[in-house]
Amino acid sequence: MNTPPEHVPRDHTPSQLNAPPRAGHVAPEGYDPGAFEPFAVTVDLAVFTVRDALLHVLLVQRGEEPYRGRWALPGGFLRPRESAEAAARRELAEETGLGGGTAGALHLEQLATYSDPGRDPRMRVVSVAYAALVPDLPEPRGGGDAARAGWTPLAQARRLAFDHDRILADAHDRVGAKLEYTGLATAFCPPEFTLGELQQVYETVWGVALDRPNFRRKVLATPEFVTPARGGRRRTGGRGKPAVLYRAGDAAALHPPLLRPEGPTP
Amino acid sequence: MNTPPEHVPRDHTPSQLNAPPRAGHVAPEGYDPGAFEPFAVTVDLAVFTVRDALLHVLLVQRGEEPYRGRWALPGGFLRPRESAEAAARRELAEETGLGGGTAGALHLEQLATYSDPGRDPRMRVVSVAYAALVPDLPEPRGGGDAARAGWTPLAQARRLAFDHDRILADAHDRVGAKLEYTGLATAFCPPEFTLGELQQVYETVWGVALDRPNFRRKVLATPEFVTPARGGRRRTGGRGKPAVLYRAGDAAALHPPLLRPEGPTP
DNA sequence: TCCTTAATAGTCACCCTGACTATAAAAAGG
DNA sequence: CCTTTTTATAGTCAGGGTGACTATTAAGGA
Repeated sequence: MNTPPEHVPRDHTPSQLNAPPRAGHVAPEGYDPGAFEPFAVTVDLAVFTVRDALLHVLLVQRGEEPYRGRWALPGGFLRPRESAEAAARRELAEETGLGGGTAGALHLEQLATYSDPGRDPRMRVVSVAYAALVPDLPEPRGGGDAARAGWTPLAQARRLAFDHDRILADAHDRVGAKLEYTGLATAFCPPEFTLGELQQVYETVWGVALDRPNFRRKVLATPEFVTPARGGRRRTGGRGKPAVLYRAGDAAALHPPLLRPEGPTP
Repeated sequence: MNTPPEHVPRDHTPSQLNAPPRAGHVAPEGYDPGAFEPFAVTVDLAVFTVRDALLHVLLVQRGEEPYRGRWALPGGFLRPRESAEAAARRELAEETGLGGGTAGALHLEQLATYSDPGRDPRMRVVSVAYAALVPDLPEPRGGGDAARAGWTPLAQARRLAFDHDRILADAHDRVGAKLEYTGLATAFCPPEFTLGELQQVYETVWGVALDRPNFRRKVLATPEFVTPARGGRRRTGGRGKPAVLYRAGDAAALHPPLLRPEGPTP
């Protein structure tokens, strides 16, 4: 039923096999023609958002074997003339239902590439993983076919298909670390946001509570991290003093960094 | 002469084409069979070492077109049942001439994956880049065939083949950043080293001078960063008071980090 | 022995940070 | 309208890490 297809036999593509070995790539002793074995290349996306003070990740439910019915990270194959980042952006637009223009502006970060043989039981697949941070919460359209898609609290995103548990864990680690020394947190926020909302991002991703006055002092002291929005203030749902609105600044790196409390995450 | 081989036509590998689409991968509207187009996958290595207070990188000279005669990062194709990290470690052992056992212990870090179509004029190649940090300076054997290999000061590693200039720049950035918040710098040092040698690593990679007493205070205050070696002291070539020897500790992350002076690297 | 060189020890002020406390501003309830 | 509640914002204070320096120790060479 689902025997993994054999790798393409060598003689299927003579023109490719006759191509000179690539790159500086001093042919190692015992140069192996099988080195040209073709691989399938995919992208996998860990799309995060903050909702209800909980970190959510976008998952899709598989409609076919293997792992039928299991949840998985969205993703797909690279097209022949498409870079991995372009593929990731295309998939992101497709899965979230956001327009290409909107999706093109989202923060996308390449995480790592997963290449263990056997990570896909059917064939040799090398996957480039990306993390994406999106602000608001447009409930995703189901992708158009049988598979479902939806935001899942990170704590409930368990037992995913393939090696996606590990990819997701790596993605979470990376995002948490990047919040410390980059202005990335603003990517989780809408164009105009309050410092309370920004603090919520940190607290949600790190899973710790931060002191509000100290957080505000630190953020405002970092040049170009946030800039006041002309809009003024926003009432955060009703009661209380409305908070001033800010916009993301130009600071890519935070100096000094905004370190999370406690020790490392062992 | 060197026309890039055509991509494998679709009907060459029907078994592969009939395989169900992988992963969560809701088939996008207009699912494209060409998505299964095979890619070649390689690894490229940026192998760094510190020599004579200068950061050096291992380069190999290309013996064939394209880019014949140009310098390039070492690397090579993934074998059919080999992960990217295994391939990188194998290439590292081959290019440096180190034994597999030694090379297996070296620090290897996955950097990023480069997948622009056209990055290799001949065919579609996706390359997983790794950075490696090696301590001493075994002059590499030439790889066994026509191509030469050797350590090159980073400043002179210009106009490399393919997109290796960019890969090398990314690698340097990443290594510099990782020195700040990890104990990675010890990977550049031999098993036993002095604090002066460790400081030399930071100064060389960052290109800045550090205050020696402050550096020593910081390093020794960080738990598990370095531990005293039983050996005692080493005379650093002759004159002066011999320095105490240390070994790398177990600290993976530095808390708080050892931030480099000045602002970010714009 | 004196001088040079390099490692190590120690000092001091500043700034960042964590932990708090106090005030201001708006909405809800009586 | 006044009070209460809630949340944003301002201010205080002590401790610790850091940058900039100075002093001491320990070796080799003239």
